[in-house]
Amino acid sequence: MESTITQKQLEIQQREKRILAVSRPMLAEQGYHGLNMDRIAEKLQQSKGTIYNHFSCKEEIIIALAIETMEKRIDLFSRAAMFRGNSRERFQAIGFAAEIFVKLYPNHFSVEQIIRSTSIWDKTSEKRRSSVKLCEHRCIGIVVGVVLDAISQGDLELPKGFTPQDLVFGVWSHSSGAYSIIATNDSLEELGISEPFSVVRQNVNRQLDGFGWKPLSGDFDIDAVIKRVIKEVFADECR
Amino acid sequence: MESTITQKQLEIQQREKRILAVSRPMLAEQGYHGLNMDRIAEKLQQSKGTIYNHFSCKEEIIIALAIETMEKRIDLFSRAAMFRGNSRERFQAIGFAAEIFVKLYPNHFSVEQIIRSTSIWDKTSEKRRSSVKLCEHRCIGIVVGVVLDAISQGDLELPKGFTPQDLVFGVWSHSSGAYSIIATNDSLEELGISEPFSVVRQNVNRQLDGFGWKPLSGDFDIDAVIKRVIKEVFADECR
DNA sequence: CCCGATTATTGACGAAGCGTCAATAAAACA
DNA sequence: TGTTTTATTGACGCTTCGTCAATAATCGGG
Repeated sequence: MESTITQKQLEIQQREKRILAVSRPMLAEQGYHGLNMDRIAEKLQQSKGTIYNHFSCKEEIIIALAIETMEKRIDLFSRAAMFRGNSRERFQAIGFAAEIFVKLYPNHFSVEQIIRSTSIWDKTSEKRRSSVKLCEHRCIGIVVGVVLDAISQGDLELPKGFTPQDLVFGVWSHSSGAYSIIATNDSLEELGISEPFSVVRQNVNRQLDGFGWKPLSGDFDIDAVIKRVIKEVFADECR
Repeated sequence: MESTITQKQLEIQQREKRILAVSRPMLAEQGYHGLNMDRIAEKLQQSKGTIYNHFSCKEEIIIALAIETMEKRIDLFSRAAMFRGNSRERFQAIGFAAEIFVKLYPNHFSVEQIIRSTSIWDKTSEKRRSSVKLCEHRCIGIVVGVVLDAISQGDLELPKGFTPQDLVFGVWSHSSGAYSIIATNDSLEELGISEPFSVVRQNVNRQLDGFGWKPLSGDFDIDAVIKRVIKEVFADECR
């Protein structure tokens, strides 16, 4: 009986995952108000009280969903950062990891927008809030690592007073802004953006070009690098 | 009696503004849940029903608040676009207008995040939704105009297949992403970002440099341009 | 294997807040 | 001044969150 975890404890652990599994599409399809505690309980054939044993409020479920995907992102990013190539190619790999992430979890950015709203954020637990921060820090840290490598390898020289963190903040806000818009804005076509992912990729690359991060995007075959990244790092994720 | 508008109609018009004026700080300080229809009615010494005569639901108030500030942004942007200087300087002026906008309405981006959430957006009226779109289109249109001027004046040449809209999408998502993070993320310091506005400015400039938009940011005195912009365009807004 | 102690589950209930609407008051008009 | 139209009111219904006392299941020691 004692494999360090009892039958009951296992059941409880699995239920936590089931709660999130049921909640995710509910939130994705119907938004904040569509995520309904009674309906979650009903779908799981458990009472509402039991759900509240796992999550002290609805907002805790939402932030837990965000944390799940942010952890997945750390995995994608760290694998990408290990891509064998020059610093700029490794950055490219991370950019591609971000694209995969968006395609795997198309509404992560909507979810993050929800939890970051004042009255929602305030209802979440300190514990999960710091989880979110930690995930973010680690993910940004991976990118900063590549930038630092670029500098030490002589591929990149930053302006005086401008830190690697500042650069990463730039690309981070750029891409998260773009993906948020893609996720929440239904009239991109009208704005004249037909291939948003390609546009983001090109814009970010130009941003790095602007800092003189070698090799510049005109000097290497980006598509070829992406093909290699797919084959060597994300074979599983790309069919 | 007939000055095309009766006393009563005037009173009703003014009340609409008062509703928004009371709601804005409520939403800013206490978020979505803190915006309370009963409390709005109480503060205005009117019944709830009267409030509902103006706005059919809470979400309509929120989107109306967003529209108010988006209209202000159009004003700031269009004035900036008229700045006398080369294309790159005019873009700089718009960037500075964006900074002023953020400082005037520090939580506009939080508000926009709220209205763009599925279950909130769905409750707003078609009328106001298209107002939002129109404001966005016009604002982006102003920036596109400057990019087009840059091209026709020979300051900028875009890569094949890359449109002015694509470039503007890049800087737009970049800056809105950054300002959203600034508005909702309390741990920027921890991430190593001490001067977020300056960092955004530099990152966006490098992005433009990446496209070869002349003059490059190293080849002209940005601070001097900003000083001129303050004096010639935004004297009122900057004290 | 049994029985008290601990832990988990339940669902009826209270509270909060949104939005409605029939009744009432005010304004417009003739 | 009387009639019609328009505006205001606030009690009420409804939904949904989150609680908690009662009940059931599990655990652990003898």
